[in-house]
Amino acid sequence: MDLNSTENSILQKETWQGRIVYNQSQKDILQEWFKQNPYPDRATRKQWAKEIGIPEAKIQIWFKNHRSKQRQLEFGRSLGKDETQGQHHHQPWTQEYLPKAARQDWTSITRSQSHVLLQAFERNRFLDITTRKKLAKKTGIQEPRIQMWFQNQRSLYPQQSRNESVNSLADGPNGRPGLTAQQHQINLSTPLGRSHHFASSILSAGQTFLPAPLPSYESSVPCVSQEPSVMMVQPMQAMQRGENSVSPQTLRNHLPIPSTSGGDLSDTPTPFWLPNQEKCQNHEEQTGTGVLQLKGYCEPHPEHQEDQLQDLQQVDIPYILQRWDEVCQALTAKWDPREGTH
DNA sequence: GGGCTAACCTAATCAATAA
DNA sequence: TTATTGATTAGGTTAGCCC
Repeated sequence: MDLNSTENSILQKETWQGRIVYNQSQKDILQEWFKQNPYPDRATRKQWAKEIGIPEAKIQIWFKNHRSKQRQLEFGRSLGKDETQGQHHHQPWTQEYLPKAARQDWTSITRSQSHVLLQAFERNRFLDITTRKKLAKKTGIQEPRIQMWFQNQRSLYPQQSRNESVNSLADGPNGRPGLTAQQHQINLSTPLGRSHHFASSILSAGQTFLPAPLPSYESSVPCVSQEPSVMMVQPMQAMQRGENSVSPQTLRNHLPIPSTSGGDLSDTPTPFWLPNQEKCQNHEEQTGTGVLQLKGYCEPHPEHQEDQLQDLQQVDIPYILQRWDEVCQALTAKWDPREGTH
């Protein structure tokens, strides 16, 4: 475990969801089911969830915990047995990964959903229950999937060295750090777990990033802001604040653009998120939700600060993305790849 | 206070999908 | 074919509930 126990303790307090106490009949049923099949597939879990009124994800957790418990019991029993037999009692609870059919349906997270999640992740690598619920509602993704996404993201981007900030791209001059991708790469001092492909796959030779400011508490996206529960700073993040480095996932938000060799985009209203070409072409994505009027979207103004502190619930990311598409198209139309200028 | 256990974490890995 | 990323697991920890 990466965190020391104190940090972890505080962390879990902040992310702890209210504990459910299952009643005896529910426990009895679960135990009975466990006897029949300690590794229920998704369809089975779903069906059982319906039958006893416990969310499928909770059933999954219960089974996981119960397998652990059974292993411990078996281990205790095996220790108590005659050791001269020299046989290790095989755990009936171990299983290789589930076959394809048993796995959860593949959840395709769209670009706009991913953006919402990434924003939340940039602010806080650990979900509290309130934020999780809000994100679920906002994105239409189930809570357990969101939790999974955050777990995978943390795994994908292991905690930067404790001197590094997850939210630091906007820390540069004028909130626009000028590091190139190569410089970013050098700054990535922590071995990248799942992201070991990152540097070679994302960066291609001869390309230079033109980083755009990311959403942060201070800048860029007036309406995308932080609600109090999300503002809670995790211990690790508190340590990280104020450092000038960049997280890998931050880089994911940036489009590699051929170097403009002196071309200055500084007077262009730089978007908070540079989409790729596909994004520019794909306008229909995820616009099913009602559109929110973005008051003062381009005009940060004192009297709008209240609006700027709207919580995630009220932010219409698809709308923002749609607006961005327009900006992107305009930029694309103006940009001449041969000259690298507008 | 201690045991039990739901809920959370990381790490390793598999597998679906996109490029 | 390879890279990316969502899903599942084990192993471990934390903290709420109950006796």
